[in-house]
Amino acid sequence: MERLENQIVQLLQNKDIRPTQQRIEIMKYLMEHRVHPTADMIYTALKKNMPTFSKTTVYNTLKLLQEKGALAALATVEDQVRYDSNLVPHGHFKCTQCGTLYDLEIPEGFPKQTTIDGHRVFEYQILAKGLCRHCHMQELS
Amino acid sequence: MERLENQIVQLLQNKDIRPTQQRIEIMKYLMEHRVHPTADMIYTALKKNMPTFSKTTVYNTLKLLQEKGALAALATVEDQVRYDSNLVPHGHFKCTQCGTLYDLEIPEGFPKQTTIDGHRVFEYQILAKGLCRHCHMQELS
DNA sequence: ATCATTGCAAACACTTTGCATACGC
DNA sequence: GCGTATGCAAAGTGTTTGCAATGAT
Repeated sequence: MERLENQIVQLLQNKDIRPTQQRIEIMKYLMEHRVHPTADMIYTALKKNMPTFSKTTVYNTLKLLQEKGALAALATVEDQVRYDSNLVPHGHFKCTQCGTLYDLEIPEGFPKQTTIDGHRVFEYQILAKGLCRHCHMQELS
Repeated sequence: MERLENQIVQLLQNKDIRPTQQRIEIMKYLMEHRVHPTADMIYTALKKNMPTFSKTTVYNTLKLLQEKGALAALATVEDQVRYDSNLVPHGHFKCTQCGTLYDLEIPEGFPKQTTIDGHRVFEYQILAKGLCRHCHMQELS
């Protein structure tokens, strides 16, 4: 899609990021694969079509995109950092069985306050853990 | 405190964990240092009084204590896994400046529901990020 | 020509594994 | 005595760093 690539170029430029080929590809991958990939997933996928593509570039780029506010990094306990191009506030649900990381609506009634105990809060991350729909159904059968 | 050690022995036995010297010390350290230490912090601190104490034991023990439900592991993006002996549900606040990890009351109105989007939720982790009270005050002066 | 970006190789930091020794019931 | 726990050394992962080659303006 020409469309998406143009959007990405815009987005990067708006955030003062020079839109190089590699950066566009990484951003595009994240926007098209909303399963919160790890750096390694991105590398492995893109390497196929870009033979000289390097892991260093993935790490460099992810770091830059985070700093400039184009991406969010997600904390999960068990494994590596995961990345999310969806900047609309939302939570995550991690299935402890299959490892899938789902998006979650921010639960109704969640406070929007920006100060708690005197601390200034800029960002919330909500991580729920449990058994996902699919694994749960399998367990019953 | 004899008192605390006895409590720990009880706690471990209740969870089917053989209360060895090392396990008791690790648990004790976590209960007495509620700053969510990393495995390395625990190792470094306890090594002083236990010359043969090994990191492997720390990792083994933390893993066991988690599995048996005596400890919780916390996800934070920037650094290693941190551990918490406080099993009462609560959130955390991480200061992006000084790195301190504070406890947070679970905000009023946070949903207690155990099913979302068909997923069975067993556990919530809430991680707020921002500028803590102390760093904020420093910035003003 | 200059400065930023890329990518290889090597270093690093955290965690896990294999296995021999020591401990507890 | 037997099974578990411990601890050393080595291997494994994920990430970062140093630096030379390349690319863009």
